[in-house]
Amino acid sequence: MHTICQVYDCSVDHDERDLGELFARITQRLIAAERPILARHGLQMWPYVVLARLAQGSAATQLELAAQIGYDKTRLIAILDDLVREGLIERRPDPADRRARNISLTPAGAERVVAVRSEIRAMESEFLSGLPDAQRLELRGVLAELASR
Amino acid sequence: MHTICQVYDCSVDHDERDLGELFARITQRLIAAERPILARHGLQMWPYVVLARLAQGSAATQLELAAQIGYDKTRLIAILDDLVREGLIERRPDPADRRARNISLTPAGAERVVAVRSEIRAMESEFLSGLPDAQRLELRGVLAELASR
DNA sequence: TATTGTTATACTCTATAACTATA
DNA sequence: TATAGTTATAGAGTATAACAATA
Repeated sequence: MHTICQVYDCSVDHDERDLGELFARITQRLIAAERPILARHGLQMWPYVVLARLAQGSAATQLELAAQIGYDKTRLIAILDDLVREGLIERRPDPADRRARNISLTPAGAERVVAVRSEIRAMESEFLSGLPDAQRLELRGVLAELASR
Repeated sequence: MHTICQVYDCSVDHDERDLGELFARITQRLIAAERPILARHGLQMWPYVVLARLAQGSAATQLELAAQIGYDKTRLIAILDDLVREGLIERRPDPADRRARNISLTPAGAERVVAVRSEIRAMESEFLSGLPDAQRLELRGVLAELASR
């Protein structure tokens, strides 16, 4: 059995794992940890993403909402249908443009987000428990920077 | 238009984005950046993950390899078939257990990994270009910690 | 003519079960 | 009886194109 560096000259550190691999693995772990929390509140991942996004402010149109959360506009429709049926969001025709529909949280939807978020925050705190406080704060900053560009 | 914190008491900072969302977005961006690099070398994501893993040492069995990269053993088969056909890996019956097969990189496979990796490292360096060196190194450490637990 | 929301359809990815050959 | 590898199949998830209403 040979590692690649026993066979080839390794001027670059090939053993180091790809950044993408590290991020993918952590993402996978976080999603796995969120799933049971969401399930307890009767939500799946994408419906929650929609609610969480709307909690930052209503969406002018469905197209805009789809772009904001990085999801396909055609698949979004069924998710919005469900959320309307459960009374968590409202879908109203835009008075200015009758093709478009304004999406917003209902009070029940806002309550749901608050409840879920506080549990997710607790999970995240546990997730980062190995890191000292200063490093956690710095990590948040770095992540926000890398995610926004 | 109301944000959730204008309507409800916000003892927790609800505007802060979920850790999962941040990691997911960054992962998405990194994968998007890797895809054209892999394509230039005639590879897709999972075949590359297989090669990259094998570069750290041959796999005793296909089952073990599947577990290491977090992929389904039945879907792995077609990927290994392709990689064998392209001469990038070898699949030999284990002399000790004739049910099992040992998977290892060929010299051509090892070369491919080295070539792809150096381009991925360059992309990553560009990706992190906003961060000072000390913070980059710290980030690597934190990510390795969070990914391994 | 272009755009929003919608539906239908085809395609890919994923999960499960079952089969073979060995142990 | 259990395990490694394989195959087949059913289901979920995803992408694409086309349509009605409105701009």
